[in-house]
Amino acid sequence: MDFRSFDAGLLQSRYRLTKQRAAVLRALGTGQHLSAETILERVRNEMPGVSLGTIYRTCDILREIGLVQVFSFAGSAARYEAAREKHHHLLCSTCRELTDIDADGIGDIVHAIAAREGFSETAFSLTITGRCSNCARA
Amino acid sequence: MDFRSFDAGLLQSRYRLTKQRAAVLRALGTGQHLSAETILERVRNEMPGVSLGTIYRTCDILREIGLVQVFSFAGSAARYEAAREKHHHLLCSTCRELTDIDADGIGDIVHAIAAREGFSETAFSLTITGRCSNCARA
DNA sequence: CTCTCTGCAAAGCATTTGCACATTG
DNA sequence: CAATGTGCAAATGCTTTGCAGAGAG
Repeated sequence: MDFRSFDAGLLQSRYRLTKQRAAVLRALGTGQHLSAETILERVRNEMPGVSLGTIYRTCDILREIGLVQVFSFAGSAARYEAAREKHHHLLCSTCRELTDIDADGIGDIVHAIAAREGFSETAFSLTITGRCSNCARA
Repeated sequence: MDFRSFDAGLLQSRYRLTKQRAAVLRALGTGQHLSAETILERVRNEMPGVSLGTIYRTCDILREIGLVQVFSFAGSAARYEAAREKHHHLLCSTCRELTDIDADGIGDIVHAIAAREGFSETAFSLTITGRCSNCARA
């Protein structure tokens, strides 16, 4: 994870680079699919007293800037992660487990689509829905 | 939209095909990106007295069976739509507008990935995040 | 007839927000 | 120092759930 580019992203934006925001960025480097609560725990390890509201506010800013991707599922807490190029999922509709996968080869197609639509792409994500091998067995 | 296959999907499952569920299926044929509230309105046009709880319960069943796809965004209501093969989005990180796009050509890659992972695929969706032409201009 | 579904209304929780104070650039 | 960001706690609103009666198969 390249934190300098993270910080740079914030600095280039209209937002300030505060201690709390830097800590959130660092926390996002420690795992994937993190809930706001989990991020809070990790941030508080190095900076007690940070509030959950700040985590949400920061994550939303990072999402807006394009540094973070958010995955929301009705009825459960949203998951945040640092935007990575290869970032795709299998989602089991039975047990709701989320598994990371590689999806090399679609990048070119995606860039072409974005260009065609006049859309300034910062990331893309592919989600394949169905039943995982475990649930299919049942 | 093929309602017979919708109904058949329910009948094949362990769930009963009730008036309310059929009405939800029909409502889902009338538009895209529908919130639970919108589905409720449309269902009530033909069947007053249906409750919002039933809409949620039904949509979750349909999601589990694979007839419906759900798009959730933190802080706002989930959007439901009938599962279609071509069902992909541009998501603007500034104004949060969701635009449908075609993404022909990734289907084969997706099938190959699912097969490789032993995953029983029912649908897939591609979301490209960035800034729409409107927001990029600002 | 039995098991499942529905409406209602209340509960649960993730997320947002207002405000006074602290911090950044 | 002027503008933004933060902590706290309360408010918001989407979604879920318990229950008693209704309906499907």
